[in-house]
Formats: sequence, C-alpha cells, structure tokens
Amino acid sequence: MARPRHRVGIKDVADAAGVSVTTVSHALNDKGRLPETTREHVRTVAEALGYRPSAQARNLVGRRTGLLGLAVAQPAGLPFPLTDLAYFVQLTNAATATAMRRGYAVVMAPDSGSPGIWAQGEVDGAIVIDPMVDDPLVRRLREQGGMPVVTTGRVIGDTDDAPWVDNDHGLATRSVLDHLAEEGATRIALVTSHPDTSYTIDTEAAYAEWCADRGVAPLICRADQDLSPDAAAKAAAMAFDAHPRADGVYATLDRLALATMQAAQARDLDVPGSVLIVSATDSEAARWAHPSLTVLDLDPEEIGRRAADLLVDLLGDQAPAERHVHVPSRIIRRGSTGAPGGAPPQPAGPPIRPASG
Amino acid sequence: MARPRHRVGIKDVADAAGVSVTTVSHALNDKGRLPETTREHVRTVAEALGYRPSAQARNLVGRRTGLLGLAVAQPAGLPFPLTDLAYFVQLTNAATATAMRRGYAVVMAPDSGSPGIWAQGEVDGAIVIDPMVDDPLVRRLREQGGMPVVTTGRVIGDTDDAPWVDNDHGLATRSVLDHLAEEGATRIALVTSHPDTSYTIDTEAAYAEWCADRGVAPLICRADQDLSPDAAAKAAAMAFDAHPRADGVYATLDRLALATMQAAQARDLDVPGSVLIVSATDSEAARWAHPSLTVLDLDPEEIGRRAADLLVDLLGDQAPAERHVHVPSRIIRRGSTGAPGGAPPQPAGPPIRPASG
DNA sequence: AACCGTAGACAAAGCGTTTTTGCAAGTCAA
DNA sequence: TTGACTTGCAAAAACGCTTTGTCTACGGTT
Repeated sequence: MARPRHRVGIKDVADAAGVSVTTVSHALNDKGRLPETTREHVRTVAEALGYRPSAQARNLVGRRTGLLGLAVAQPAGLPFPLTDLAYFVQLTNAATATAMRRGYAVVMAPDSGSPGIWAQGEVDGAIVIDPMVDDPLVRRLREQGGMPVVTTGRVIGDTDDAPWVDNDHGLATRSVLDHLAEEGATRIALVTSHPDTSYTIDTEAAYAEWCADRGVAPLICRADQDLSPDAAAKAAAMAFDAHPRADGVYATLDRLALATMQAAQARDLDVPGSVLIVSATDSEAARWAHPSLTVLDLDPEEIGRRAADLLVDLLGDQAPAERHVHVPSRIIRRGSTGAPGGAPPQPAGPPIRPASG
Repeated sequence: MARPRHRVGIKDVADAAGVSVTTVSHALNDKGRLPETTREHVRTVAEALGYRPSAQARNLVGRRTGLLGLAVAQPAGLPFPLTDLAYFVQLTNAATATAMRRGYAVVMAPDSGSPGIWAQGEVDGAIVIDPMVDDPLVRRLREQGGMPVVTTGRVIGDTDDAPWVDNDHGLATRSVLDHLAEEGATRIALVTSHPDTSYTIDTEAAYAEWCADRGVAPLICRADQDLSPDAAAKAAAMAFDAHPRADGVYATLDRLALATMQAAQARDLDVPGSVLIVSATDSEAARWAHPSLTVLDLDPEEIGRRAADLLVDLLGDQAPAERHVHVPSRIIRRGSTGAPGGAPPQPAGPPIRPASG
C-alpha cells in the first residue's frame, strides 16, 4: 500500500490489474468490447487503489472544461436583486452538489460584461437565475458563447424550446389567493414590482384571471423599478388608500410584503386582524417580522437540482426527457395570515403540485 | 479572419507569427530567453487572433486544476450560519472576480462530508469562510487534501503562520463601544452567541478590556448554540432584566440585535430613546428594522478580494508579502443609535483602520 | 483446407499546453 | 584564430486520459 507520492493514475490501475490502460478506460467508462468479468476485475482494482480519473486530462481530450457557469441576471444598475440570499445559496448549493455528482464543477460567474470566464469554451454550459424579459446575458451566452443555458424562471420572449426550471407561479398564485379568501379576505390587492421577470408576469396574469373568475375588481400596485424602501412604501400605500381598501395583500417580494406591513401598521390596521398579508418569497426578514410573514416556499434546492440535472442532460449525448421542469411550491402559514405563534417552526402547507411534470 | 470553427490554439499563433510553439509559450509567459521584440510580436499576433490558452492543457502539464474551493464552515447541525447572505454573496463575487483575473476559477463546495471535490488534487486550494475554533474542515483540507487554505476569520487554535484575512474586531469593538458611549450610553451590554469563532472571541475580549479600562462592570449575554429566535430572545432579555439595566447594547449578529430590539420594545423601552443598539453585521433585515439598525460594515468585498489574492499568492512561486490581512471596517449609523431617518442611504462613518496591514 | 467473422485485448495517436534539451549563430577574451 | 560563452529559437518529451486502428485467437462456414 506504499503508493508513491504521485496520484494514482490510469497506468497504475492498468499495471495492478494486469491489463492495458485502454482496457481500464473502457472498463470504467462502459465502452469498448469487454466481458463483464474483466470490467468487474478492473473496477475492483481501481476501487482498491482509490483511483480518481484526472478531470483535466479527461476534459482535455473530450474538448470540454467540466465547468458550469452560474450567474444571477442583474437588472442593470440595481443593487442586488435577490430578495433573500438564502434562496440563492440553497439553489446554488443544490446545483453544485448535483453537478458534482455528475462530473461537473459549478463556478460562480458574475456577469462583469467582459468575457472573463464566459468566453468561448471556458465553461460548457450555464445556469442563469431569474432572467429578465429578453435577458441580454442569456442571449449573449447562447449566441456568442454557443453554450446551452438553463434558466430558473423563464425568459419571456425566448423560443418555446428554451430549457428552463420554474415554479408554477400561476398555480401558486391561485393557491395563495384561495388561502387569503379562505381566511376571510374579500378585497385582495397585488403588490408587485415592475413585471420584468416571468414570475411577476405569471403572477399578475393569474391574479387578473382569478379576480375575473370571481367578478371582483383587481387592484394591482406596482413599485418603481428601483425597489427602494420609498418605492415599496408608495406601492403598499396604494392598496390601503384605494377606494375599497384592501383587506388582503399578496406581495411578490418579501420587501414589498414588509413595506405593506409597515404601511398597514402606520394606518393602525392590525395584521392579521384587519389585513392579511402573504409574500411570494421567504426570507430571514420575513421570519423575523412582527407578525411573521406567511410566504410561499419555492423549494430552491429542488430548483437547483433540477436545473443542474437538466443542463448536464443537455450537454450529454441523449436529449433530456423534458426541457421544461415545474417545481412544486407550498404555502408556509405564519402570523400574517393568522397562524398561531410569532415565528413557529414552519408548519408547511400541502405541496402545490402542477399537473404536468 | 476566416478562422476555422475550432478554438485558436497555440499552434495557430505560432504559425501566424512565424515562430515555434515554444517561442509563443515563452513569449506569453515571460519565460525563456527571448528579445523583447519577439515577445512583443508574438503578443500582438496572439491578441489579434484572440488567442486564449486552454486552461485544461495548461493545468494538465502544471499538475494543477485551476480551481479554488470555497466553503462556509458549518457548525454541525445548525441551519445556515451566516447572518445575511448579502455578506456571503459579496464576498464570494469579489473572490471569484479576483481569482478569475489571476487564472483561477472558484467553485462553491458545500462540505458534504464525502470527498467529492475536496479530494486530493481536485482543487488547488481553498477559502473557508468563518471557521470555528479548531475547525475540522480546515484541518481536514490541510492535512488530507494537502492544500493551502485561507480562512476569513482566524482559526483559533491554529498555528501562527496559518494564513487568514479578517477584520480587526478588537479595534472595531472599541470603536462601536466608543460610539455608544458618545451617544450617551453608560451601561453597555454585549449580546453575543457562543464564542466559537474568532470574531466573537475577539469581540468579547475587547469588550471586557474596554469595560475594565473604564472601571465598569461588563454584562455579557450569550445565546444558546442554536441561535433560534427563542434563544436570541432569552439572551436579549438578560440585558434588560439585569440589575443595572443596560442602556446600550452591542450585538454580534443581526439576529441578536433584532431580538434585542424586540425585547426592548416589549418592555416599552424606546430605541434609540432609552436604549441604543448596534449590530456587528449588516443585513437586509437590519435595514428594514424599525428603527433601522446601526451596524458595522465589514466590507465583505474587500475580504473576498484579499482572500483570493492571498490564496493565489500562496499557490505561486514567491511567498506572499503578508500571510495575515486586516480589512478595515466602519460604522454605518442608522436609527438605532439616533441617526435621523428611517432607512437613510447609508451615511458611512470613518473607516476603522488597523495600525498594521 | 481455406475462409470469414467476431470477441477480447492492446499499441499508438492524439488533446493543447509547458518545460527541457539541444543546436546553430554571434560575441568576446586570449 | 580559437575556444568559451551567450543569444535566439525549435524539436521533443511530458501531462493523464480517450479513441482509433490493429492484431490474435478461435469457432463456425463454405
């Protein structure tokens, strides 16, 4: 067992197994024509030696890099767009773990404008989180970089076959609105940001439809682009200053929900007594709010896993089963819609499972 | 300019420049014996062709992977330890950009326990964020992985020459306490978590010393390990239920500061009227709190940059100038210590610059 | 008996770099 | 002049794998 200092390579395995390197390579990769006995023997020896193929060499010959880029679409000029970074980290970690299991490493790649790691051939593919309408980064990667790009959230304006992983925000929205109605809200407002991502667009559409179905007037309050506290406060104010004051609010971002809560409390409206509030995104701030915010759990880990799987499938030989993946979300009931306790240990609602995939 | 489909390689450059690949390699890497004219010529041609060396091939011969691992030390079993993920993302993005500029890619690598990407030779080095006392991950990486590891925050119990990047939390603590005192606080409590990272330890020590210097009794309130809202609330309560009630609180985590604020308000103590509060970490929740929290800006971007630089230096031939880097922090004054406005556009205090490094 | 097809294995040719070695031609001191 | 260095460059050998082509048996067909 006194292996020399250098990493055990394919040659060491070949020697130990009494075969050629070719045979080792074939055995380990299920290629070539070998009897099962030989394959098994090689596998055993390789295992015993703790052999790990060099990704460098493997990729060099395969003309790949083994790297997947991961970027957050940055609405130009805005501060950080993600509502809560737990979402981001969970998604990222899950994607990383999944990719690793399938032989790829994930590199974080801020879109610096300059080529950097996004240049031709630096990464094999990319995952872009929360792309905007006609997202320029996605377009650039696909056209100039010539690489497959999986988005989490759809790119509005893209062709139908563009691969994506997404929650079913239409379904989720209806489910949230039903929840609010069940808890007694009769005039439900939507507080949202500028509709420049698929999920805000889906949500607005589903909200409008839900209202139409019930013959009630929709009340959509949009915050300005910058999503500053001021802008959020202004949007929230609309809901309470409207002619028939809202007694339920669905906010598409935790910041907006928090602003709504502040606006309500500034008007001496009790939450959840007089106004129910739900946020479409969870966050630390949402949990610490007073009362804590009922939110949608978007299951970022599953999104990350599926996105990585989809991308790796796309890079492989055989096409993936489905280019579009819907990840179920669920409601987490907290104080802002009357759940007991300040910040209870997250009693989750039933999963909101889309009909298709 | 009608380059064929395949990436332009070193050979293409050599042909175009009328020299050998050796010369191209030497010219581009400042090696070998070449007159400046030749170097310049080769550089020009390479530039014109848009030549980018294959990291694969380069690393293959150099026995490197060109990858740096980045992990967050996870106190076993706890949920996500980072207070606000903006901190994490800023640090990560800065480290990634810096590493990229110096020829490395950064891969996020959750510590899954299994070897995974942390195995021998998968990454060239690692950055570990917020290591604990005697951090096992750091130890494992150094001993088994045999790779250089730079930590952000020190590993208590490590040898003196272990490389790290850190804020000077002693200095920062004194500065915060001075600020609280200036604003009128006379009995300042420290609300902190279990001292298992260098920054909590440094902060406690500096706090104790500051109190001793002034002949006042220290009041340290430690939350239980799990940092649940309950545990945080209990720790915060100590400050206000103590015999001489605190009129100033320095909390080492935004969660603790928020809990402290809730505890104060539950006791009808006005913030900042009767109690001043400062948090050692900034976060979205801190900005949205009511009043907004005065915090320490730890400059995570600079930390990320310096950590990446230090690690790459360590991997290079020449030793880095300094193995220990102190990054200046500064106080961001907000409502909880009497700054005007609910959530003003972050008027920053003067930088707290350590004497050394 | 000559022929063919095929299963099982291997040698060798890359993949795109860096690095080592070698070899002319030029420069300088003796 | 002549050897001893130096200078400017190139040929070739790695790096650790995958892939292609080839070679040997061997059983079954004509």
